[in-house]
Amino acid sequence: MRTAPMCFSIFRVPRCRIHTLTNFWESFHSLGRDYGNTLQFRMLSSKSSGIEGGYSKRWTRRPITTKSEGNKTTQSSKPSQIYDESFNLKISASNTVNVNKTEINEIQRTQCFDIRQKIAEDKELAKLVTLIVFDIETTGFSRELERIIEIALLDLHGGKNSMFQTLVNPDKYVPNAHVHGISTDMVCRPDVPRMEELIPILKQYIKSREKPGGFVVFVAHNARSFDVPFLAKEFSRCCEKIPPNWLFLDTLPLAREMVKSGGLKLTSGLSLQALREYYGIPSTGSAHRAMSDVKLLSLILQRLTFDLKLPISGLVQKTFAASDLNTSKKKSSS
DNA sequence: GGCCCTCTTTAGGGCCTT
Repeated sequence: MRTAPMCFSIFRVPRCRIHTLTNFWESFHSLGRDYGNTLQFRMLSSKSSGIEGGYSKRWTRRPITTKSEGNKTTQSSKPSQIYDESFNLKISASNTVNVNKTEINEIQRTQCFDIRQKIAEDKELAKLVTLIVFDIETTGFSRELERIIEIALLDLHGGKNSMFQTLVNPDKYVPNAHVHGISTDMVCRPDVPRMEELIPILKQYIKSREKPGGFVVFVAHNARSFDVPFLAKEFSRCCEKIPPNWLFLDTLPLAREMVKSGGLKLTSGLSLQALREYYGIPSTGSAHRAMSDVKLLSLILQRLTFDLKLPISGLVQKTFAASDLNTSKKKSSS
């Protein structure tokens, strides 16, 4: 009998210990100095007594009561509430009715820009950042024609439930199983959630990892050109919006920056695997499976940020919002 | 598709993502 391939489980999260974000970031970078050829990812996904927190005041992760069992999904809160509450938006109902979609995108874009500006001016705000490395597997490269079939996330603060991964039912044939090993039979099943079922769960999971009033930085390799537009397209198909307190960081430009500064001498390109080989990170798990790539990118991120001497505030300065992509698309097509 | 580089910008090729 085959078991359901859905891998995530979300339970009540215990009160977190108090650590400063500085401590977290120093610990994060110390891995880059110390790990050598040994994977020490366990420290990143440590128990609640490990690397955790980064907040100036005591807080408690909000419990998640959402459960997903096969194709049965229940939620403890309305998805429509998540959008506004996550960013403490104070836009009245009448305002949202009166502005058109372009104006809403502009408001979101401006707010994200303001966040990055404010962090540049006030480093204390960097303590409100939740860093999450993520990766998606898809049925192909075209976000118009293809679908997401796997999502994996890792909250770098660690603690319980710091990992989230699930297969996604694309409702279509998977032509590239030879790439990631995910076949049509594995995902086109009634017990594998579709995106429309998964998005509210995903939002709630992210909300449980946020600091109160804070924001989330999602990190992926080639995020600007692939992962984020793909994710945004899936949200759009489901008539969902990416919360405005979600920012995105692409590690590909960071690698280019390292090459440009002479700190990275790569002859085999800037792919995830090329960076893995350069940094001497052992190959573990299946390449092109979402969580394996997430764990690998976590290690590469710590090396890149350490080598570039990037504090979190500097990292946030390099982020972009999903609405930024819409803006650039308009510009290029006009 | 977006970004970067160059034998460039009035362009095109290559890389990166699955």
